[in-house]
Amino acid sequence: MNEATSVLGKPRVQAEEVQALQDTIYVIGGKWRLPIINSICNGNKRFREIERSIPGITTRMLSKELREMELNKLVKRTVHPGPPVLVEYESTPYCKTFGSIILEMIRWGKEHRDKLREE
Amino acid sequence: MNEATSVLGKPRVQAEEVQALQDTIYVIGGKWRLPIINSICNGNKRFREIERSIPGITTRMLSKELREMELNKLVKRTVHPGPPVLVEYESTPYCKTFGSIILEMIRWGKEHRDKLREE
DNA sequence: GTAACCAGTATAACGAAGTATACCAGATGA
DNA sequence: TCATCTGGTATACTTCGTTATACTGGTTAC
Repeated sequence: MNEATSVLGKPRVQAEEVQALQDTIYVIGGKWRLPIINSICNGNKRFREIERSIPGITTRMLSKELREMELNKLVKRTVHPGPPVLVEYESTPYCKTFGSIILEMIRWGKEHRDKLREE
Repeated sequence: MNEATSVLGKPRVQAEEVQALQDTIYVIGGKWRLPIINSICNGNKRFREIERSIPGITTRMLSKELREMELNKLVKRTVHPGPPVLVEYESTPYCKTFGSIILEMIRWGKEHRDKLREE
């Protein structure tokens, strides 16, 4: 990296962008965050419903992730006192900001699978 | 999930989409994959150059990831016999298919940072 | 009455991901 | 000559994400 490119601004932009990328990865990192967000944004509200909608997830992981996501205002948890007691999870506006990332990833995953089938 | 919704096709689509999402997460999962892809797609070619462009990464992790990514045809590694010996990493067309995901994530990270600054 | 659903918690353990630190041989520059 | 660059490897260690399994107390359906 020499002065010329630095003056042109590229390295600064590059540094900013890699930081933005790493921030995002930090927030949605892990195996389960995005599938959970996706599930809730798709209208799944109940614990077992969300659990069933995500192949491979365990009760423990879902519980742990939902707890963190509630703390971070990614989901809203409401208890409807019964009986029977019902618990509802809802997506917040903040949660919905991940929409386009999720859509891109779904798109990539589908195309990837299509290509594997072609071969 | 009852028969009515099943007939309407939603659950099948949902199942397909969550699978696509999980596939994608599997491929680009981890802390370093996307930053490395991004760096190489930005034109960084040399090992140390890539290393310096990604804050926090260690030599070991970069080495390990690049090795895997070469096996998976995500990058092309070329050795120019010297002296001095030079090694170049290049992005493959496959690697570039992650472009839109990365762009969305950079966009999200920037907006996120803007909002934090506002508060 | 017993089986299955709800919304989880408890405990233990595994293993991959990641970190820290040092080191290598060869080339380059002051 | 000594430091610094190159492209990594080696070793040891830690963390924590994830899995597995079991269990709870209350509710509803057959």
